[in-house]
Amino acid sequence: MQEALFKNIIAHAKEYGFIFQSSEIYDGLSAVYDYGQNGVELKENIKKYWWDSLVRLHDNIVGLDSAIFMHPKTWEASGHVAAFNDPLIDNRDSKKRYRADVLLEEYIARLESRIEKEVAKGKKRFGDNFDQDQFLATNPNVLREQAKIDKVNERMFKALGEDNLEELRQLILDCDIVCPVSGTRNWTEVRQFNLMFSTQMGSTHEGALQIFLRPETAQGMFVNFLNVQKSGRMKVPFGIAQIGKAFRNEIVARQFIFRMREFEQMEMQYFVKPGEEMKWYEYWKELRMCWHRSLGLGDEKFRFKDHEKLAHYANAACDIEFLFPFGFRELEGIHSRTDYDLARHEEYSGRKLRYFDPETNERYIPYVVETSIGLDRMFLAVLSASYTQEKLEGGETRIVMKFPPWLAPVKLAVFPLVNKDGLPQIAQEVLSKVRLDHYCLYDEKDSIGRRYRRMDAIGTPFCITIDHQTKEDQTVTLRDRDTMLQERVSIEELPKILDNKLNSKQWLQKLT
RNA sequence: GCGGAAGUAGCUCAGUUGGUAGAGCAUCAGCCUUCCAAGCUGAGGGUCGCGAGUUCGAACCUCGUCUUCCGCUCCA
Repeated sequence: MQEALFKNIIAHAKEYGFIFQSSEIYDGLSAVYDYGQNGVELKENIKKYWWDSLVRLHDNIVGLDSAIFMHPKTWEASGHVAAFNDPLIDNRDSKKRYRADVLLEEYIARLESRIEKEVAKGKKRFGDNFDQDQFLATNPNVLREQAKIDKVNERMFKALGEDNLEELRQLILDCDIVCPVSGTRNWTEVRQFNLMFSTQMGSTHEGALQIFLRPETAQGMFVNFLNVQKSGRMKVPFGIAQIGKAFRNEIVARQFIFRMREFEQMEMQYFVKPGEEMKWYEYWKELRMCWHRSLGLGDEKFRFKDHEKLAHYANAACDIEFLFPFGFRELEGIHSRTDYDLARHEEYSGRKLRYFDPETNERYIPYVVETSIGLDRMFLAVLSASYTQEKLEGGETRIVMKFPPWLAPVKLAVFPLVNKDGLPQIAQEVLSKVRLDHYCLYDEKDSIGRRYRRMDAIGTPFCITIDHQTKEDQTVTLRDRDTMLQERVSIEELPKILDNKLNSKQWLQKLT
């Protein structure tokens, strides 16, 4: 039932120019999608609504557009290089993930501690006559453990050197290593995770520098923290907002545009005084939820979910989840990132990233509260919540995209009722009065009913029809997408009426 | 990554034991039309996902590959 609905939404998105698969004529590229003529408008409108709600409504939040390419050290400082270039193994029962080499090293450490115990026993037994070297070389228990250690070390370094992941797994099995959490040996394959895309900068092969496509936009804001703070005379607390592409080489990327390899993030990093981060964390949790609910997609479709295990950089974190056709999934994350990122960048760059607080005369590394939303996921949320199949009197089905008016790709369509009697000319005149304020379409092809349905399918909130009465009293009909009802309005008043109906101001003002 | 299913026109699909592709809708042109899709006439559009093999001959059989969907897995 839900799957069928999701399939319909995907088909509709393609048929009406919202989403196309990338490089479709070459059979497509897995988990990469393009936004079509209506998709790009919707996406831009979502961006604008987000941007306005943060940058325009807050004196202390400013924008940024940092480059996708960043100095490779950025990703060492952020922890991405370390986290994503290791051989990892999962325990199927506890769902915990470990570095394969760390599991083996811990095993070796346990063997070494056994030897130490033997040595302690020996000391106790022989007292002053104890010869440690002699003991280590002759005690059968010690020799047995030492042989194991040497064997494991040898195999491990050989396997790591050759990138032999199967051998690493076999070694873990041979050593009878169990998961510290579940206590079982139910291990997956060992896999080399390399979630960052890389390329070379510099045209000659020898001098080329390996650089990464950013896996998140956040680091661009952290490394520019002082630039923005000083040039903008910002005082803590303040925020930096950014919209931009990020790239992750996901092992499995599926569910349409929910998880893509190239995706767009809308992130805001809020720099606060240490100790005040929980207050701001709660503040942003609430405000971001208000933003989502202001779209009118249905309050029950949004919920909070606290993170059970926190990432290395966070001291509090939660998600705002949305009820997609395939269930509740993460849409936005709100994280209290402490001073982890700025402190690490201080360490790796050797530059001070401190804020001088003029009120207390203190110099400190601010704490960061982050709001991070997947733009493509937001798009999918809006798309799937707006997709409506309506049964009309007479048994027909109408497919309507009930977008919030200010997000709709096309705001207004202008039709002459019939394609004669000078009506098309009047329609063009009306169109010219409003087309610079709103994205409008003109259509004179086919019956008026069919034209209305075409607009329903792409979610156009309003349609204006010029009929014979227009010639007499300068009025047109304004047809509402959701109710299908019409009212007669004068051409003169049209711009004002449309502005009221289509503007997001009234919604944004509630978000202060 | 593993298992299952699918891929023929823009969309939904048909295609008889292998004999060089069809329908409806959509699109375009023209006609007709006083407000909630499918009136009339005509036109365009497909090397049947891609590649190889078997065959006199492949949309159909075999293998490979790509993509999508479903389940498991994964998602710092």
